[in-house]
Amino acid sequence: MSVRLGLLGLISQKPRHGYDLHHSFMALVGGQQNWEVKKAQIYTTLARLEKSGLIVKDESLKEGGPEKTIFSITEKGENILTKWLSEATPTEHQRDEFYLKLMISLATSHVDPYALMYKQRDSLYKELHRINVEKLKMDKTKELALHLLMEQASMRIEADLRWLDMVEARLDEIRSQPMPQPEVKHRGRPVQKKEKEDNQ
Amino acid sequence: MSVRLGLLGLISQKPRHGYDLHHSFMALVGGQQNWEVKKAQIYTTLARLEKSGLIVKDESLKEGGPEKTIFSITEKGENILTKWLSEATPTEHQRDEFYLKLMISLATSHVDPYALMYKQRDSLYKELHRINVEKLKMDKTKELALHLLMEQASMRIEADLRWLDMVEARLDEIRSQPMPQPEVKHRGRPVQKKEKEDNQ
DNA sequence: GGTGCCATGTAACGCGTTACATGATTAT
DNA sequence: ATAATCATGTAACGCGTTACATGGCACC
Repeated sequence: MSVRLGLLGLISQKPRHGYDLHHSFMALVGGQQNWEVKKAQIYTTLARLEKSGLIVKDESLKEGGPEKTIFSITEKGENILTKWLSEATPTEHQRDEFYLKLMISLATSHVDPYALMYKQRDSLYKELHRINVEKLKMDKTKELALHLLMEQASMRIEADLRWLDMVEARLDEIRSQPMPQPEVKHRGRPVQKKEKEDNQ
Repeated sequence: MSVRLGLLGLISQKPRHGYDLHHSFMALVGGQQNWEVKKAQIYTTLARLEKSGLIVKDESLKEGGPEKTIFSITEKGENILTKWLSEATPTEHQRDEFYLKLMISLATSHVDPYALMYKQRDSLYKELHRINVEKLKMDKTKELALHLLMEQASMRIEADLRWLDMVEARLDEIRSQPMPQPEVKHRGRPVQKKEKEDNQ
């Protein structure tokens, strides 16, 4: 989800090495609880950024201490970064795995769709609670940004919960429906009726 | 986002071939407007499902017509599918690219964070409008499921819009703050002070 | 003869994950 | 000593995308 550009942004702030970037990124997005990024991803992403010419190894900044590989942003990198920053961020509010699961459960009767919904609601409430506890633990004066991130998560989860209520209210209606047929519409040929020589 | 399991579900309903799956999946998730799936993905995913032993080629179902490769679900596939269906779907409400962009814009001053927010709000409103127009075009009696999916999208976008208002209201406060420092905390060593031989 | 749908793929790449692997420095 | 932290990677794989490539059949 564009860790790539995030790292590029941090490097544009000042030249950095992988370990630093890992810490800084985690600080920015709230680490474990919110948005985890593995160290391996940092290094693979750095390699890819370098390959694309958006960053370069900066030997000049070497210090006596432990081995570091410090990267600086390039002209090209600055351009890409500025472009990213000045564009609206596309949302993916319509790709929902739960919806898919629900549809498949309705179509195949492997599991009870109601059970599915209850489980989902339960899980959303737990997540909401976890976030609220986390928010209370935070120092609001020092972590305003992270607080906002969690506020967003809460609001989204609440929206999903309201939606679930709506879905439940309409489930009976949906089930008595012919259903948005998971069925191919053979328009031209009526499902291969062996138009060549049939049986004579 | 687990097209993989979705396809497996459709195959479990009845043996199917790639082209069929493409149509059926699109019908389920609302194609272009909502959740696009490329044909190439169908075929690569089928290959991977087969490799994992969740589906098998079903030669017995061949018909005279055009070349088809029909797949059936295996025992193992049924197990995986049932497991997926009976688990709650994890959400990713905390991984937000816009938040990241905003943080980077605040940290680097490449672009004005307010401009960023206005652009984002604008884009969200446009998306909301697009969805509402789409909803009006739909036959609600026949596409109840898709209608629900779009309802969900609306609700999520509205949540994001409310959040944006909140962020804007707090932006000044955030800016006057020391900021959740995208800065490494060198705990042990105080940033490589060249403890060896300095300059004598 | 052309358009459009039916039907199937492959190669290469981007992003992310898991698991593996190594070694230096610092604080106790 | 030894645990924690600092520091860097690689190999392999999963999922998804882009671009490329092919060919049959039906309808007009």
